[in-house]
Amino acid sequence: MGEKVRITGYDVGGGDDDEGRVLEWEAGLPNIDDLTPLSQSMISADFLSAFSIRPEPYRSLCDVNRASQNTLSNLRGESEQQSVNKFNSSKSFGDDIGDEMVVEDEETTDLTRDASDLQNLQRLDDGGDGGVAGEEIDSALLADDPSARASKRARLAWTPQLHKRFVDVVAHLGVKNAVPKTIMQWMNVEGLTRENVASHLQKYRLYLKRMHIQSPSSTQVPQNLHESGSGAAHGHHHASGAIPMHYPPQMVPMPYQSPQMDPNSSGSGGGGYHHGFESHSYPYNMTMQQRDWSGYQHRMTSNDK
DNA sequence: ACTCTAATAT
DNA sequence: GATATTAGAG
Repeated sequence: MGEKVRITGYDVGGGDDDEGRVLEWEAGLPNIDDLTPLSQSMISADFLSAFSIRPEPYRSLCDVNRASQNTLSNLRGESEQQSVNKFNSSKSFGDDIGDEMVVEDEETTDLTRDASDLQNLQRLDDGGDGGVAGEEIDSALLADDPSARASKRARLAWTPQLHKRFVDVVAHLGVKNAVPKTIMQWMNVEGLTRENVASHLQKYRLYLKRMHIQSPSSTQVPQNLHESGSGAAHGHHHASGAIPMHYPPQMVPMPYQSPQMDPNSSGSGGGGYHHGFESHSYPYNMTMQQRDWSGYQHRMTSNDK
């Protein structure tokens, strides 16, 4: 914990030619003592109050270290994928999506956990900001003792943001490719498991089924097809039926060392997320507030009459 | 090894 | 009620 964060401790496949320049650049960096510790707020207290800004949650040095490691991991991952990512320039996907994972905290409810919303935010969209990722989910997993691993994950809460992302991905993939594993990969949400997605997908499909069975005429089918932001960009479906979304799946963003799935073991089949151009386009593109689509259950269980 | 569906458990 | 987990078949 006492060790300093080494930003320069890795190389991005750099050539030996750049060595000198890197050293030069490194030499020009401010001394470690000149820098404001990341664990310390950069905004003064009165400034915060003047603008009624909530102070950032306290972060221990441990948190900071972990965050920077995540950043490095992300950077590394990106560099490995640059060949695939050439069209990744804009983040049209994550524009307004605050990826949020809320976890039911059971007994271990402590931390700086007031009722505020923006606590465990996880943004893997742009690995650029190196933001402090939500470290709450894994607290159980990589808890101090690595041997206490493999315990049960915290229950996943499908926040509207998360659901939005799910829907977007499903819409993009199209019916044919929208299977749990693929969806999970494209969502690229730290800590999200295939089971999580599968379970959610199952429910989502039931919802869609209901929407289709009901005669498209009457009924209160939310026809609001205007989507805020990137969402339901449909207009004209290509032959693929999948809505365009340049957002390649990021293999192993490695949030925390996920016990399963390491890039090597993906073996023969490997990634396997080719881009099949087919499938139909479903009205996957609906803006759904939780109510809009959780309401289907009532209709469902209580016999549509 | 994954997916799907339904049923059941937490 | 929302998610997770399991079973059983494909």
